[in-house]
Amino acid sequence: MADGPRFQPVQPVRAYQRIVEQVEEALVRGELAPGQRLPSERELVTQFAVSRSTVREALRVLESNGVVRSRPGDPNGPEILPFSSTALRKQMVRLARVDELTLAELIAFRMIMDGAAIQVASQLRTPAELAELEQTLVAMREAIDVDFAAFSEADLTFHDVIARIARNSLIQTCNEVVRGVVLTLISDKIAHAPNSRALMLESLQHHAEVVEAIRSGDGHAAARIARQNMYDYYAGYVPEDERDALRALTG
Amino acid sequence: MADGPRFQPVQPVRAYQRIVEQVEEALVRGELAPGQRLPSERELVTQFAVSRSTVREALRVLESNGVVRSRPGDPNGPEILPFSSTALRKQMVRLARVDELTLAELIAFRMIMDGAAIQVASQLRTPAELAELEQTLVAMREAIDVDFAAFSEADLTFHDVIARIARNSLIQTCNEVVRGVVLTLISDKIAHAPNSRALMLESLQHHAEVVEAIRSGDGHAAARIARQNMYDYYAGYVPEDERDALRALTG
DNA sequence: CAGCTGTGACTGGTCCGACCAGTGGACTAG
DNA sequence: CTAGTCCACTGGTCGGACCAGTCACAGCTG
Repeated sequence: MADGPRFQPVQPVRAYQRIVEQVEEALVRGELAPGQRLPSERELVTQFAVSRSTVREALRVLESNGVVRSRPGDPNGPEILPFSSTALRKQMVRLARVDELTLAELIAFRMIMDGAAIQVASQLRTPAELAELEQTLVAMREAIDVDFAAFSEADLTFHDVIARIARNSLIQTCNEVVRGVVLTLISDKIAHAPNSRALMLESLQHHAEVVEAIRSGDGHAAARIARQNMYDYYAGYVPEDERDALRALTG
Repeated sequence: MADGPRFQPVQPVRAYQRIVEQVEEALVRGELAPGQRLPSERELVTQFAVSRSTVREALRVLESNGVVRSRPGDPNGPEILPFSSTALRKQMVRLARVDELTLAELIAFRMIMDGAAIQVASQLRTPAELAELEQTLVAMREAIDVDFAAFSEADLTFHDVIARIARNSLIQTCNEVVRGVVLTLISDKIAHAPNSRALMLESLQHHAEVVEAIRSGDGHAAARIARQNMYDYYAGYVPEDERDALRALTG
């Protein structure tokens, strides 16, 4: 065979796919912003010069990806949604379900991200931000008397504040997603634990230690404490032979 | 108003949605496995007792989520796909683009993930894995003589091996995604740099130092070196006032 | 005048029937 | 036994139809 150009296999591009691409490109170019509306399906039919079936298939894909939302009867047409991590979380849950993602991996991820965020936060935090962080501790304490869901909510706020102080929304989103996945996997075990209240109190204590380390400005200590706490909190749910990777992070 | 049961707002469930749910549930229950085939669209029409449009909308959603793939003319019907991270990556890229992530955030993320992966890897690695890692260094060296794209490819392999040694595919996926985003932002600057070859050689040297630290089993040192190297490599592209968060990670 | 109401022009959700360009297996001719 | 043809069937796309719901607005009522 002669040495020729290396051809790429060509797969047919469906019409609905090109519609999806056009809408997503308009989004990244800023021509479409959340809150704005798409034309109605019948209007899109004329603009894209395809049938309504094709337009609808494109809209279903966009809807499944959390880009738009269609409501019957809405004269304004489909709505462009603000970014939400639900679609991302859905994919990650799927990844976890297929069991290519173990609980240990998820928790390792959280130990890494949260520890790093705390390390950065302890060096960048302003006095006002430190006060805000301490305020979230108060909220967590009060939530314990409500129920586990409220406590979980307050805990989420704590980690959000940490990520914001660390000036990194990527960490914030990733943590939120992974945290959600972990909770869907084991939240029932925690919520139904007979010592649920004790667990919450202990978790609160751990968070307080982290805040204390952040106040003193010792980033490494704060990160180490945070990782150790998370290990203590979750290790019981991880199979023994998968804990090595987690322990490698606590040192 | 009397105290009654707390009702939830009810949103209409579309027919195509219930089809998607049924297929996904069959997947998690193991009744459907990758490689198997779904009945043809017209057969699904009779099984679900809906129209073909509805079936097709469901298939488009499943296809967009990476669950199945339809090929025209295939008498076996849509194929159940093995899990792939492409759908996950798609969502993350969307996050990166829509949330206006700064280069500093992305690089911070890489410093964190890569450093942690290296730290774990240096404690879990087997001799065989260490040898494999050293082999990737050789591949990187050879790729320098080809072009930047080849070097970039070899570099990607290096970090993939690291993540695999760390027993964490989530880190692997995240790193791959973020790395891709970073490269789309500044790869042209690097590739067009007059000292492109010198940069690659320096990068290779840095990777060799990391491998040396992994060989000696000093996880903290390996992680610190890796983060410092990445900072040196990328800091020039980051605005001065955003480097604080990165420096907080090198300490 | 203000407020309610009924109407009608829309919306999206679903269904049906049709046509096309492909695919792949069976069947036939060599 | 092989090579070629053929055909049933696939998914992709189209156009039209009907339904239930929503919303804006005109018109009526007070």
